[in-house]
Amino acid sequence: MNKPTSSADHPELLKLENQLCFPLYAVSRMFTKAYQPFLQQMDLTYPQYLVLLLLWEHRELTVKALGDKLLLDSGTLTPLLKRMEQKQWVSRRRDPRDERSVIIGIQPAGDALQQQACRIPEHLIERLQLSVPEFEALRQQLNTLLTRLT
Amino acid sequence: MNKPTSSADHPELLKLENQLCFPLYAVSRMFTKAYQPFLQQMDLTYPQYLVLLLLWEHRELTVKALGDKLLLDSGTLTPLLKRMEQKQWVSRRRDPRDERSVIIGIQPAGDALQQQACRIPEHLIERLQLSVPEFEALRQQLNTLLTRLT
DNA sequence: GAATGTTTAATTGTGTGCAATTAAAATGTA
DNA sequence: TACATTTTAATTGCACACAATTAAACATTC
Repeated sequence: MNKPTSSADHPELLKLENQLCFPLYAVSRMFTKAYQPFLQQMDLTYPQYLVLLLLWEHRELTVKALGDKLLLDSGTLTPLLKRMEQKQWVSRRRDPRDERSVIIGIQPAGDALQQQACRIPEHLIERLQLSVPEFEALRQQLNTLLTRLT
Repeated sequence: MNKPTSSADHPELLKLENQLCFPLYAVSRMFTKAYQPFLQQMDLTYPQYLVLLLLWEHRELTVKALGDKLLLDSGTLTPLLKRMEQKQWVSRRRDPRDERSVIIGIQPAGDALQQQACRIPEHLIERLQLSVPEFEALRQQLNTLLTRLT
């Protein structure tokens, strides 16, 4: 009974091609790569871009709020935000009303990046060749999964 | 004309919630986290699990072939495979017919992990609460995107 | 068959991700 | 007020990812 598993009795479920996890993992990374040429021009990384998307909209957010929205913890965000602070894109300061919290604010140099960034989504949509209904359907399915997984 | 962008003229396309990239990025990471409790029991990481999925099926693959299938380069794979070699899950040797290539082979200890791993997909499918048609539709859409992005 | 170009891994350096721990601040409770 | 609990960031350590470079082996061309 210790005979090694042959391809004959290899469960179909364990084949890479039948998994949902792999295309998800791979598409996510390829997506990030598709952003690269645009982000590189702005000296931005992909997660840093996500932080800016939130700060362009909300102007100020605590590290906790950023983490809740991006599903990232301080172990990831703290060093990332320190790098963004060094480049003068964001400010970091303690909340005087709750010294535990650190408030991240958008800075002028960070705001300036929006002019270039606003072109990115159209480039990506073109690259993906997805119709609007396809795009919406996929987005909703992923958001449903996200809800179930969090 | 240097007035900072207000939320009023903030393009809808630049909101995190309207992006496809973010749910993809987040779901992918949450998926990996959902595998964690099972993989942890086997002392496996998620990309190592993907390597094993391929080796259980193909028994031997070059680093190049693994990289082609997983869309990962040697900068990621070489150290990962060295760690797997240390744990006796895989073997690494040069191809005598082409000394540039390194052949990765599954070892008995790596094969043994399949007994536990074969339970993982069912656990995950249950966790996702996806019907078979939903599962298939999503998988196909992601594979289509993967093709367009590579 | 030497020169040139291509392919393949390995290496280096930077930036995430994330589990686990630490420490400070705030909150709840006796 | 004292004490325990909870919340929030920061820190530490490890494992990816990936761009860029290096070096060896192979292939091509003349």
